[in-house]
Parts: sequence; C-alpha cells; structure tokens
Amino acid sequence: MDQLSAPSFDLLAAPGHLIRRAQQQHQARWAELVGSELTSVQFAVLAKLATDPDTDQNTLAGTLSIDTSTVAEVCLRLAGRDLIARRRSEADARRYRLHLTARGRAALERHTPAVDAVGEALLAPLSERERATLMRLLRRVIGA
Amino acid sequence: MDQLSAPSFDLLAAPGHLIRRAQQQHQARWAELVGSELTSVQFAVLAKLATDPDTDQNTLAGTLSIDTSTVAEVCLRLAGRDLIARRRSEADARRYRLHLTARGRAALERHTPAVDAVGEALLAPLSERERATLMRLLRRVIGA
DNA sequence: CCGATACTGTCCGTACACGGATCATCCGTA
DNA sequence: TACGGATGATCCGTGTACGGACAGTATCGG
Repeated sequence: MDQLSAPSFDLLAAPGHLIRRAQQQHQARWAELVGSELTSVQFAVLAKLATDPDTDQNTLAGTLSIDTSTVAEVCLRLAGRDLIARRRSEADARRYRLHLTARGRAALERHTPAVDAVGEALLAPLSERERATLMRLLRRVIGA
Repeated sequence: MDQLSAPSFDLLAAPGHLIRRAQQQHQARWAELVGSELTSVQFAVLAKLATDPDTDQNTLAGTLSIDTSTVAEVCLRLAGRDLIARRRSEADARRYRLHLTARGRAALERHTPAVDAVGEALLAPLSERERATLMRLLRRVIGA
C-alpha cells in the first residue's frame, strides 16, 4: 500500500480547496468589476434591506447565512457610512430595525449591473448548460 | 420595466453567494470531523511541506494559492506551535526554508483520515457522477 | 564594481467569519 | 406577578484574506 512517494494530498481532489479557490476568483472579479466601495457581503445586506425593510440583524443573519457577530460588524460599518440606518424597535427593545438610507439605495442601484457581471464573469469558462449544472449541484451541497 | 415588486436579487441565483455558503458548509464539517487543532489552511501547509520540504513561503503561497501575507501569518503560528521550522536559506538570505517538525508530521498524519471524511461529507448529497461533475466544473471555473 | 531592477518577507490597515461569554429584554407559566 | 428560559445584540479572541508600503537581499547590465 502506497510504499513509494509520499501521499502528496492532491489539492485539486479536495472539495474544500476548490471551493476556496472559487471564492478567490469571485473576489478578484468583484474587485475588478465592482470595486472597493462595497464588499459582496455589504451588497447582499443592502439588497436584502431593499426588498425587506425593517429586518432585524438576527433574521438578516439567517436569510443571508452570515454569523450574527459578522452581521453586527457589517451593519455597524454600513451605518457608519450612512448607507443604512438602525432604529430600536418599539415593540421589542432588543431589536434593531434596519433600513436603507437614500445613499444606501443609490449605492445598491449603482453597483447592481456590475454585480451581475461578476456572476457572469465567474461562470464564463462554462457553457450555459454547465452553468446551470454547477449552480444546481452547489445548491444541493449547501442544502438549499 | 419591472414596475411591480422590487427586483429582490435572488441570492440562490448568485454564484458568489452559493460559493460562500459552500465554504461555510465545508468549515462546519471540518469543525465537526477534524476539530480545532488544525484549520484547513494550516493542514494544507503541512501537507505541502510533507511532500516538498524546504519550500519557501513564496512558492508555498503560489502552489496553495494563498496570499503571501496570509502565508506569513499561518507559518508564524505553525512555527510558534512547533509544527514547522523556519531556517534562513544559505543560498539566498531572503528565503526561509520551511519543513515539518516531528510534531507537525504527527499532527498531519493524525488528522488526514478526518480531512478525507470532510470532503466526502461535503459531497454526500451528490451521486458519484455528480461529485465528479462538480469537481470538474469547479476546476474549470478556477482555471486549473 | 555599481546602479537599476526584481524579488522575499514583513508590517499595517481593513474586512469577513465564527464560537463563546455576557447583558438586556421578552415571554410563558406557575 | 414573579421567575426562569428563550432571544437579540454585543464583545472578545482567533484565524483567514488581501492590498499597499516597506526593508533587506539578489541579480543583471553597463
């Protein structure tokens, strides 16, 4: 049993490695096409709040699948840049009700075309059929 | 043009989101099956050094596709825990020659079965054929 | 031999990402 | 109503991840 040449652990056979690399690709494309004004996570928060205003951080964390600690950080940054606003809920004093500011909505709309372009650039090496397959398999893997 | 109901930006249609979620899955499985002694990046470094001793940080960054800053941090941590050792190259005083310590090799071997299990657990929702397809498409996306 | 150039590693700043502890608040029930 | 458990948010610590600036070293051309 494999007496010659160390196991070598082929990285290209490790799903975790490929996924990490894919995320790198995504981030590189993002930097190139969207720029540094918004990160992908920040964009996701803005997009979610555009659709569902007054969401609290916890449900935001749930729907975006981000840790609540991270959501807190991200929201603090966005609020500091006046892209979102946080008000305490009158009904439940623990909650923040988050909503977009005018600046936030403008940033969201300004960058949306580039964000779509990132997705396309990422999948550019694949045919239409392969793109659908990849997306479907990824959804299965994450159980969505 | 889309006069009703905001665009909503379907996250499940965004490759970046799916990839981020997949990496979360991976990390969750890793924590569950491997534990917290080694992160996946640290494991990758150890595995690489087991195969190719005396690699310098730059080539390590290249083959693992990790930023050189990050590699420096990771190696510092691993060296601090006596899992790897760093010696200045006599030929080129800029370089560090990295190699596994006995402890490092032991940790690598101790965790290798669990790491393999992480990969399988991650792809568990897919058939054998689908797994191969996913891996192939991911390799295409990252250009490898 | 020396200067321009390239390269290795470090440092700083920013931004996720997550677990665990903590605190305030809410709520169901005794 | 009072209390115990659940919940929303924060805080702390650790670990990626990357760009940009920097210092020290190597190397090549003149």
